Amino acid sequence: MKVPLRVDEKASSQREYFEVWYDDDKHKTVKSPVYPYFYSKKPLEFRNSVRSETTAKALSDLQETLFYRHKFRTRKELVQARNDDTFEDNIPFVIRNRIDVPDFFYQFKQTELRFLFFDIEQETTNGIFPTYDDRITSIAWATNDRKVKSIYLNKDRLSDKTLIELFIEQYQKIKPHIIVVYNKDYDIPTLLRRCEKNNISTVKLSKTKKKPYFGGKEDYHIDGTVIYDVAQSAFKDQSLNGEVENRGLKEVSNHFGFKEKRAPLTPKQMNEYIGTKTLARYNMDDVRRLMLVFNVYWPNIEFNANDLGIPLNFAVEMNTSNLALITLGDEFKKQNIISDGSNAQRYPEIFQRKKKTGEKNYEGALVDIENTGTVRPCKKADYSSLYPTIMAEFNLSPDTTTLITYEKYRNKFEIAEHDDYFLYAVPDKEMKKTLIIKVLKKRGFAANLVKKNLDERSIYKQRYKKTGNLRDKALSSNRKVKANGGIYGIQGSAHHPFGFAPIAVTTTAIGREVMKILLSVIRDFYGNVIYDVDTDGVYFTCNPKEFNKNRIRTELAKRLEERFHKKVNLSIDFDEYKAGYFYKAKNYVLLTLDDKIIFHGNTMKSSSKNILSRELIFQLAKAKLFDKPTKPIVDQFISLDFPLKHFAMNVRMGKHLHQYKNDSILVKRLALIAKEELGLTPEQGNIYHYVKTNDGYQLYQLAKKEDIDRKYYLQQIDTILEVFNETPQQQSLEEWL
DNA sequence: GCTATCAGGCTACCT
DNA sequence: ACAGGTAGCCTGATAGCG
Repeated sequence: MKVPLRVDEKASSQREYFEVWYDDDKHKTVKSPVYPYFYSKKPLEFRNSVRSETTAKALSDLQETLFYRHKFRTRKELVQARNDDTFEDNIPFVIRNRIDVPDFFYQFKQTELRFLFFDIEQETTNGIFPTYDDRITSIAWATNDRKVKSIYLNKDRLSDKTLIELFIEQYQKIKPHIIVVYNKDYDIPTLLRRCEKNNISTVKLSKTKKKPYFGGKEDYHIDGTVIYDVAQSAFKDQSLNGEVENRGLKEVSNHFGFKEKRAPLTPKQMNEYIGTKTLARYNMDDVRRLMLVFNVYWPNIEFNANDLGIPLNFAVEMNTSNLALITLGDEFKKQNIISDGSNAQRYPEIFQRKKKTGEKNYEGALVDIENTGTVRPCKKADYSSLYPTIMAEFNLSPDTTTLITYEKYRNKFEIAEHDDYFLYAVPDKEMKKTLIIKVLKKRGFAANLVKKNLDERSIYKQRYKKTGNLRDKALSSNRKVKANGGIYGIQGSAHHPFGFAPIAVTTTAIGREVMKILLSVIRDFYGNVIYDVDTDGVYFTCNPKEFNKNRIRTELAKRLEERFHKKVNLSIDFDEYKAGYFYKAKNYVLLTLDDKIIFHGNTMKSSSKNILSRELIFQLAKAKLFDKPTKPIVDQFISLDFPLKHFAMNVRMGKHLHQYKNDSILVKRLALIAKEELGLTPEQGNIYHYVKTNDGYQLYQLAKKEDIDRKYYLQQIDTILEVFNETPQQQSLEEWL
């Protein structure tokens, strides 16, 4: 590595420091190269602050402007001082230092990286999912040599204390820099809480005297160690969309070619096999799967850390906002631009107007379903990197794009070309206005930056296809991420200092137009064959003999050029499926060429559904796609002859308890029952399993099979039958009952 | 007093 | 705190009906 393992912000009352972890477990506290600061246009006075003057272009109008720079001793003092007249006052301090002193973190190198890949298995005593009261039954791990080891609980041993102690002994020998897990929200807290329950000090896992702790911006902190959750990378990976049935370790590792020697265990088997080699082997296989998926994503993270000059812990936790601060921050510095307010402040007509509930700041993508039902074969055409490419191709950049005025809404995107600029009339149904946007022909810096990243990306992508070199793959992914989230992504953000709303509004509007053009080509070639349309892609069907990708591409390019008065470098890719079943917008099922069924949308795959519904959906979808009869399935399900577990639905507590607007919200009621009856503290992120009984809703743990509201569940089955266009059963059934 | 309908609040999902 | 767009479930208010 060219950068440190991790950097943590530390402050005294007098100034800011960084605790930097680098080389072999060395850590030292260094002064931050820059002090916390923000800007203002007015000559403000603050306590504990030093003021200086500088001229720069203001982001709002690109005019040379006098700015006052206010320097503080600590972040805390800055936070206390900032107000509506201050700018660039919410940039994370490590990122601020990285933008201002790009080489700073390169001074501290973590040359060696010791990894600990690990996975734990737990007993499940409530039949649903293990809790912190359940024993750990097996721990498997590996280090840099990738040899997998395990410790598992003896059959006749009731406590997991010795097991955990043995593992921690190994841990202390390994002294890992990076802990690699799949779902850190499970493995890390489970290990820590089981330590606590067994009176084992968790300090043993730390590189200092400080105990690992929960909370803060990275959820779980262990001093001197970086936790890398491979699942987070898998969830972010858009290239898995439509390729895997879910983002669990099994599916994802199989997708990347894990060679399965043993069938995975069911939760029931995991309980039955406690104290056997079978469970330990299963556990070890999961570590092998983990390492395989790790190999796919880790190179990108290491690459990004080195490329951006940020500590590894920041690269692991990187979000769109911070990435944009770095990529655009470097460019703003070159251009001598200072942000004089967030999008919300610079464009109050867009962000601060009175909005009804559900009304958005501006109009987004084109989404539609034109036909429903089973379709065979099924094709998809989609634009690659649609929004960033539009930004690059249409030269959308803060220094070229100006919102001239608002006009009355008319549902028509119009273009007028002038000598050195284009004028676009951009309709927006959320604002109920048409925005007149002027875009200079002189190349803009942000558009160029996107273009540079997209161009490089396609070179590396081609090269990777040819050579299979993983460095090319990492480079390709790095440039895509930079273009997508790092530059385009934040343009519509209300609070990001570098967002530029006219770019976002124009980009989505052009996106809708180019999508309409693609739809027109398909319709003109093949007729009324369009099913689902979403943002940059369209599902359709056509006679295999008439399907001609190049003909579509050629016609599309021609129509794009006519419409926009210039060559537009937007390209489309194609995907092919054996069949599809389309229900509503964003809700459909696909059958891949290798007979995998892929579910899309809330109706089809919501994790909150009960096993009963999920299983019925799966079987009906299978029957539809393989053209098999559905009657036997229906007959089986309407008996409702299933264990209680199959009726349990679940809901996640998305907010803190006090944030709920009224007491009748189901998840809040369940959380309070769980607190009262089971002593479970209501916490954001908790998942509650519940069933519908004749008296209302009840926690699964407290419900009995005979209390089940049969009518409710029969209705649930009917709803699913209607989704698949099957005749509802309930009426006849009720008569029969 | 019952049922149907709708808006509001929430979660989950898609691009 | 990257965004907007769609769908479904539940509750409570209200309208319509007998």
